[in-house]
Amino acid sequence: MARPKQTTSPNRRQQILEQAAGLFKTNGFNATTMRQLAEQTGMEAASLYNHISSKEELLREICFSVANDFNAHLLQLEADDSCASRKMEAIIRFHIHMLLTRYNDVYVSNRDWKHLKEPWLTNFLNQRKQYENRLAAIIQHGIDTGKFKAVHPHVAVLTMLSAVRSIEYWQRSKKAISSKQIADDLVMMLLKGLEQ
Amino acid sequence: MARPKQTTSPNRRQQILEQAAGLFKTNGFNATTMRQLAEQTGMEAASLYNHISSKEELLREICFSVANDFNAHLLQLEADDSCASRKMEAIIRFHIHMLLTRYNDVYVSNRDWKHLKEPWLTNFLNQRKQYENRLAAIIQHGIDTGKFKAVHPHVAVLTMLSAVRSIEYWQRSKKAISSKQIADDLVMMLLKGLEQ
DNA sequence: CCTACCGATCGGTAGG
DNA sequence: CCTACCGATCGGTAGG
Repeated sequence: MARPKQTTSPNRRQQILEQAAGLFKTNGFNATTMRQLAEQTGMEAASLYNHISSKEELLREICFSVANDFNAHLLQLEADDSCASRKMEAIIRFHIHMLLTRYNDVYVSNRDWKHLKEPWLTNFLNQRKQYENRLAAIIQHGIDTGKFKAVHPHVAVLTMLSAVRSIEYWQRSKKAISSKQIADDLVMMLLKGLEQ
Repeated sequence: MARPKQTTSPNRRQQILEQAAGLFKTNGFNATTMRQLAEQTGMEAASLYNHISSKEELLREICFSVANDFNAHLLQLEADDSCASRKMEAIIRFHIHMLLTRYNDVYVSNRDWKHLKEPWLTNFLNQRKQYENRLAAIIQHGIDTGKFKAVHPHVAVLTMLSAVRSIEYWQRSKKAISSKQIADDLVMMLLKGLEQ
């Protein structure tokens, strides 16, 4: 009767986190139950609490892990001295890259952050607002240097961030379009427009 | 002791529907309880069932009401003989108009349709796919007539539909930007691109 | 990691 | 439209 180990393994915790992201993505945070998560990870619901302290903690780790990656990338890009156009392109491509490589996490972070508890909810929203402001600054710089049209920078930021999320809808339909072509089309549309 | 009427008033039903849309938008479908809805409409939870048959029915009416409006507009536009550019502009502007005039309904329909029950879930998804295909056909026509760049039409459709949803983020922050300028900026960015 | 269990809350019904 | 209530289910805990 070989019994599983009782030690709290970081591996096991990681597995739980990944399964949770998948369930949250498919069913939403509220509609996902700890019993579903337990079943997927092959243990009883009560046993999950040996690895985590609450359901919300799972959501929290997903959201802040994603936020950290975006912040780190932007910080690195800001140090760069390329022009506003190249910076915006790099940002668009990084968002697409994140969506493609960490689909569940990004999807959940985008939709379910509302269920974070305080003080994390406020912290998360502040980080997002900061991120948007820094993107707006890049666009403003592009306008000042004559690279971009004189649109309102915040409108441009939110349009880009929203447009990039269209990738979320591609992931599910496995059409025969390479992710590279999708990314190229997106960058072109956003920077050059749809019209010829 | 004047007692409220017991007749099932269509007005009362409409009020419930509107309050429900507001709660669904703010808290999400699952996180909204019938007791919250009852409190907002000034009655007991049990009394709501004199006007509606289930919580999901409320969601259903919201989602299909929005879908009907979009379908009706597209049908009307397809009969028009304007060029692909003008059609796409009209579609973008109509989406913005819907977001501005029926914010709660559109927001909920966009995010919570997953909680529809069968057979309505399948019906809703089929309608949406149809809608996207018809938009893609317009874009394909624009490409064929040399109006549009040779992007993949479905990529363009999903990009537009996503980009237009950025309005969702504007509604909440009452910045001093007129909705007309936001709409103009959005149309320009999507058709002409951000770059000068 | 499991068994046993709990308090809270949910959508909805019965009956008036 | 209300009072009273129910079966189901939830996140989480106690104790081993």
